[in-house]
Amino acid sequence: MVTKQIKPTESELEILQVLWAKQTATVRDVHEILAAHKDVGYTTTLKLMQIMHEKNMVHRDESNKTHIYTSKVSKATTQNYLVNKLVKGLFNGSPTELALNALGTHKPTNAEIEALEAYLQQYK
Amino acid sequence: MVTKQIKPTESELEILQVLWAKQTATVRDVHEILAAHKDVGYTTTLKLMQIMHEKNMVHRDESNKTHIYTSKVSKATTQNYLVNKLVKGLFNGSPTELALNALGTHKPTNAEIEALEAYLQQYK
DNA sequence: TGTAACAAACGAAAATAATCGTACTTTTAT
DNA sequence: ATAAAAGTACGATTATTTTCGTTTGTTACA
Repeated sequence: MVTKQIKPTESELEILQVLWAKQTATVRDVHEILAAHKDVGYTTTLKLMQIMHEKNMVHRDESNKTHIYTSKVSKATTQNYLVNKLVKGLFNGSPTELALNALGTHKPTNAEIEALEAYLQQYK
Repeated sequence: MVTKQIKPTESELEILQVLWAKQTATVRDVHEILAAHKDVGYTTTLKLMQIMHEKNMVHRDESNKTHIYTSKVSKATTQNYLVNKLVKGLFNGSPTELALNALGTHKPTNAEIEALEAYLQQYK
């Protein structure tokens, strides 16, 4: 099997964000961060994380009463997956089209300019 | 009200694709294109398009028996919306990060290179 | 003119996602 | 030692999305 692709739901993605940022987190950790932004109950977050565990999206250390979660899907993989989906679906399959759209009128920092130039350099 | 943002679902997006491409289409038109890729019944597509009409996402010309649909949300708007969501959600709010990721190892065409250079030129 | 093909409307079911209350267990602090 | 606090498990409910069968009307044509 070709490594089943994960398709996180909206809520799962929010939780993954936290796990990626903190590396490791308890349900309470995650919940407190989410609750700062939106109105949601603790058991909702708990349940979602339990489901994610069932789905094998996260690892759970159960050696202590308070379980400790870690993401099993990397941020990079998820980014690539979602970027690809968007490219295929809405940008005629052209990554550059998406890139240009994303850049839009946004003013890049110097570091960003350099990164883009480095990219272009490869193809000159 | 600040122009309620449309949040097309996965299926709605597929339909919008077709409408954007063909400009104008009947349910059958849309359905035939979708059915080429996935297994779905005609009435499913019909219902979805009816719902989209209720939601005011599409315009429907009912002057003939066979209705003719047109998208009311522009592709550009939807692209921007989804790109933004992705940027905020997964790329630290940095459009450039998303752009670089999208570009990845993809080999750009000359036109694409020029477009990127034109973009950079603005900030030199 | 009758019947097959085609279209829309509609309702309801199935599938998926999100929410939370309640029960039970373990830990902590009085 | 007991009570409050903090955790997990679990079931049920609600909301949303997707699916499609059935009915009804209209058109094409044999």
